[in-house]
Amino acid sequence: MSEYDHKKIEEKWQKRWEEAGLYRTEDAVQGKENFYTLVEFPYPSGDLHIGHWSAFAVPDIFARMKRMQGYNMLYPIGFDAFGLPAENAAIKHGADPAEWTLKNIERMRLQLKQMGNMFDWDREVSACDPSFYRWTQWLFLQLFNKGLAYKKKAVVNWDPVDQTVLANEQVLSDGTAERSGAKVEKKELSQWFLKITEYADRLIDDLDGLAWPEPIKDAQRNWIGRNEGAKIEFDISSFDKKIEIFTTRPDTLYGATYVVLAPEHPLVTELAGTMINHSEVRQYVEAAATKSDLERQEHKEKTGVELKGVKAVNPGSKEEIPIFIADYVLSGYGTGAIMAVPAHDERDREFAKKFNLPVRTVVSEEGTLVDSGTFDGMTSEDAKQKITEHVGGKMTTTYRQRDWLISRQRYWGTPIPIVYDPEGNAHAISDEHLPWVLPSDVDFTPTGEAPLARSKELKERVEKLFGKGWTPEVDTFDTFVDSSWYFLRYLDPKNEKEFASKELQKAWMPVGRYSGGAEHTTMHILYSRFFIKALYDLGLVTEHEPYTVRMNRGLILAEDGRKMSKRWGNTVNPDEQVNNVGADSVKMYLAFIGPYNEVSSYPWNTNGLIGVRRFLERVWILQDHLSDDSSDNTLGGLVHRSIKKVGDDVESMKFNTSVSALMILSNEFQKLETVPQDAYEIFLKLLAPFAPHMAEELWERLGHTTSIHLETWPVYDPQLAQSDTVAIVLQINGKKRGVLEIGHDSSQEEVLAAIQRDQKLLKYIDFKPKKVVFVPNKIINFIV
RNA sequence: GCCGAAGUGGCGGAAUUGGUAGACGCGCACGACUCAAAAUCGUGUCCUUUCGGGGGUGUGGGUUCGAUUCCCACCUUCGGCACCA
Repeated sequence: MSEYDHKKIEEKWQKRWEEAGLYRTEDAVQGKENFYTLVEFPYPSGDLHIGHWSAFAVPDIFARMKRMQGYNMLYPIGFDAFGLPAENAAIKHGADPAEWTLKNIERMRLQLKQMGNMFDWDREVSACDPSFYRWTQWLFLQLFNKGLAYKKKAVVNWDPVDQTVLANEQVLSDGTAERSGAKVEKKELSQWFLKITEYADRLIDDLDGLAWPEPIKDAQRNWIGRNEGAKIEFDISSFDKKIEIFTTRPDTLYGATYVVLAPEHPLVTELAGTMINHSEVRQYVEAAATKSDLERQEHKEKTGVELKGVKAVNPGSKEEIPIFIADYVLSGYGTGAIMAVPAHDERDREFAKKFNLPVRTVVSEEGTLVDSGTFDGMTSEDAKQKITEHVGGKMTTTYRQRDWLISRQRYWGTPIPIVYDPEGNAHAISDEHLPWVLPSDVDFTPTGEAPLARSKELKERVEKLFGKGWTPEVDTFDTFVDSSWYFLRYLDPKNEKEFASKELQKAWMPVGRYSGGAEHTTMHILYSRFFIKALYDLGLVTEHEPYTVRMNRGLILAEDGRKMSKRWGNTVNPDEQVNNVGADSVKMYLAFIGPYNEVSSYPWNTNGLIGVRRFLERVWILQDHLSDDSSDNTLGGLVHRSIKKVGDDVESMKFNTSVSALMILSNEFQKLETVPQDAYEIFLKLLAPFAPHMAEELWERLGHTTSIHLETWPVYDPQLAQSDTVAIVLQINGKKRGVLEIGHDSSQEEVLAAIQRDQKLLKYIDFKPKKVVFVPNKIINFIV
């Protein structure tokens, strides 16, 4: 017997598999159903870290088992190669982003191959490759042509560290940037948006039909933030304009004792001539404009200014009420104006108190209306609709979510395929000019101004193609645009005529299982759902939802329980671990560390890794203790129970308990004098997805000449999976008193008879029970 | 404040159409092998005990013959949203 030399074995099989094209995936295989398992493609920002192993090596277990179960499995990989992390790293190392990225991809590809996953490398895609980004550009233009992409001047989030705008989704609730950690500022800029808000309802409603974990769906619902309410118009006395407000409580209309506009509300300027404290108002508006959202929230005291000399009319009570501007009302939500009901809204109450405004209670404690004209006595719920109708308002829905800001003032991204005529009108760049290539004659140091503006080549290219005075769009796409469709390119990576043929989309989509990081729930996952819906409406894709099942995985922490970080010096280097114990051990340990499909965090434990390595060594040694005898009785139904347990748990991605089941079976093998070869072969097949190299090596040593990964997954016999005997618990008043081994499905009489025969158990029932609770195969409980 | 998830040994975790709590692994202890150590193998390992038992799954109640599992209230931690009208 030789030693378990993981290096030799893993190198050998990775080479052989590649030569044999073992993991090349055909688009169709006779008699097999296609199944698409997806993992998020990585940023090529440097070395592989242990998180990559958890993200890619562990779901490979699922893909491999499904393959053995007879599915034609697609498990592809690529690189999310555009974007800030790569660019920032390149700048830090004084390198060109393109060179830097390509070098990293090369390095990471080698590291990824050491995992021994069943990736089909022929399908590798890279977002920074012109053959990929021409389709990112093309798809964007389809949206542009349908009016789903637009450029607009708006107050946007500005990241002063990364020197670019950010989407709302990329700003954390504490007002810092998700990536750089910088305090986000506000800036008014002209930017490109995608109309994700137009899809808000469908993005929420279609969640109901998805078999995803509920918490992920809830997070998306929260983010979109649908809110039912009413829009109601308030007249302005002696001015021919109305103030439209949004409220979720139209039933409290009679309690509205003032109106508040956001400082940015257009009426503020229009009313300038009418109000008498014009300069005071302007001062407030200007002050508000410089404040970030975070700063607005920081001061606890409400501030505001009354527009003196103008009044609004409450359409319910017809009373004249004052108009204020205050920064506690946000311009981007609802209509940017509210009716203030201090009696029934905490914020309004606070404001009213400070400005000494009247408080009028209009809903009694029982929930019926008071002091509300003809509506008195009506329930609050009924009144919502009735009052809205009465004053000519309309019931409406608003959303927290804003349109998706996709342009960035950075270099390393897909160029936005737009040019401007001399009048400044945006035009799509026609297909013949795609890919619209990223220029290379650019100093890409971030300055806040888009680096492409400095490209002479780009400027000349545009003038040459479109005429004098024409200018290029100089912003690039955020990398989330690339990742909104990358999974479609895997299906047809070499197609030069289409981003992915309909035929292949039909063959593979939707993705059957998508596993990734929880941080993408309200970013990538939401964006890509929108993208696919929009493309579906354009007739370009075959599905209106991209993922049948999405699962978020947990986080691997450092051994000290903190996040792994170079700063703490607590990182675990996967290369080192693979060198020490092998890829199979690292993969299997990460599978064993905890339930994969739960968003939790698991501290790395090198001793735990060694434990898994020990397990594999014991499996290795078993090869010298085989016998030709088949169906050894001592194993009973354990082999069949193991097939069931491992299969069920891998299916639901509970890899930790499936590893445990393999360990139990192997432990039983070890207790035997010799292990029956047929049982051992079944065990190797169960092990194959978890430790593909070792299982393959042992399989070959048994004399097989074809790959174990082409074997079919063992099928268990439900009869044999049951053990011959069951343990029945003997309870007195619900307290455990003993255990009785007895045949399957024994009747109560048989169990009682068995107790009579057992001296130890008999002593517990030397009385006449009031009642006997008998649950077949489980318990017998005597009530005294 | 709203929405959601979770609290189980020294540690990661297992067990839920209610039926032996702590599988599997780590750690620890003891033993075998060894001059010795490491490795390996074996045994033990929730607490407590007068060895009959008694207690125990965040806390307090409840339902039940029986609750980690179901119900009520509370505490703690984590995640999403948040001056969103």
